[in-house]
Amino acid sequence: MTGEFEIDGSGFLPLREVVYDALRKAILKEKLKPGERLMENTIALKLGVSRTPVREAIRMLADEGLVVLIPRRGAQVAQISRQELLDVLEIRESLDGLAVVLCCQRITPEQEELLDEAERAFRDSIGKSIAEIAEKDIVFHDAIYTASGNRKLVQILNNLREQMYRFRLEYLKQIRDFDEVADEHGKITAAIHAKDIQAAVSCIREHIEKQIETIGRTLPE
Amino acid sequence: MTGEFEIDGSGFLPLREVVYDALRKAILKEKLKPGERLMENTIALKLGVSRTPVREAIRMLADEGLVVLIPRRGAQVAQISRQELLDVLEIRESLDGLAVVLCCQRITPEQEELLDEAERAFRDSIGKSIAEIAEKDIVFHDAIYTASGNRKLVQILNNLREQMYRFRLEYLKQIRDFDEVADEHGKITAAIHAKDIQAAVSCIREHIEKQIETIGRTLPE
DNA sequence: GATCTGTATTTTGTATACAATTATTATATT
DNA sequence: AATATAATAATTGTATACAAAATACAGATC
Repeated sequence: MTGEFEIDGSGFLPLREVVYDALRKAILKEKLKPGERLMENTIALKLGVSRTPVREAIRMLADEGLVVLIPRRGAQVAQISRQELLDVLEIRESLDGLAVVLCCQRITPEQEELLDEAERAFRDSIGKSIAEIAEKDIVFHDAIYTASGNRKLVQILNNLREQMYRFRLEYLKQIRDFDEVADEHGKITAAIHAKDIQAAVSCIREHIEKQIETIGRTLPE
Repeated sequence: MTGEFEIDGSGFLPLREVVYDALRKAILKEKLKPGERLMENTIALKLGVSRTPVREAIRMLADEGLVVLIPRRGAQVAQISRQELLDVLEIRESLDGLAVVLCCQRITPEQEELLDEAERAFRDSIGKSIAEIAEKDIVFHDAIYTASGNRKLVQILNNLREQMYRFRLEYLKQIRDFDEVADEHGKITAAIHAKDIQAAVSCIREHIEKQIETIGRTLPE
């Protein structure tokens, strides 16, 4: 092993990743609006790449649920309905429940520390930007997911979160009292430390149900 | 609207679908063994198509979890470990539970009939080929999933089933008494008809837990 | 005037060609 | 003989070209 220059490092992402990021951001920021068609050629020209990586990026987005593919007709930005969002939350309530159960049974001391850290970080983020609060919230929940010791579960829950992403900022803006959310996080954390499965499950379910309520108010069909 | 002839119907599948089916079957039948590399060129030549549809098919299989993608090094048949399988079953136990809860709350009379039909069909399949039993089992569980009224849930559960597919036949061969399985299906069905959520959930969880046990015995790490 | 049909255009599906990276082999050096 | 290095081959990533299908539009027919 000679010099090991990090030639690549942060630098060379595959083009498909670059295109993916660009499209994803555009969709999340609603620069590409739901229902809008994504034409390979147009996007390729706009980004200065060929159609191939664009195609692959679009398919990645389709897996994530951000775009829908119509055979022989291309792709368009997914029109996520209120119903779909509620469906996702219904599943999250169940799987977040599973996650805390497993978490109580399997969490390691190091993971308990990470969880505490994440909980504090969320509390500290209150008052800062919505984006920052959102990020810390993700970290907190991710700490629980990871501590469940079930990799597939982590993957599914992350995917479900991604599908809600577009509405997340909107949703967070609706929340009046973030301290209340932080308290919920605190209760969940405490229950996990105490290995109190019952308490942990009911706390997390309540946590999600509040989200369902808020969504219900925010997005009237 | 004139005649509505189903001209297409069975006919023209996109090549990527053809390749996908071919590879999928090969993996499930273990003609392509876990760990084996999938080289685009080789497959393309073998199937008489170009690399483009092969690439897309491989990526579809990656979504399904049947192959893993290694950047700049191609794909290989996924090596599903005992742990992964148990992880999947852990999630299924939770989500099948959610499915029957929702099913009790939302099932329509027509769906109740379909459920009964599926339950009978499974019972009738006992003694026939393992493949047939497997198929009827899928139909039964699918009837429950569909009746949950949560599309995303149906999609996730189908995906989880697909990930177990390779082990399914092996697993079914282990089962001594299919009548017992049929009885479990019967209890679940009855609980759903009675809208007895508690009974339905405990029946389905027990049903899955038996699978976990069997897998535990079948695949010793 | 409405509808059908044929043509032109756009767009996706597929094939192929080229570039960049990784794996392999052979050679040289110690 | 073992290791390092250089040359070569194999393989993925990307671009481009061509084919087939879908769409849009214009003109013809009733």
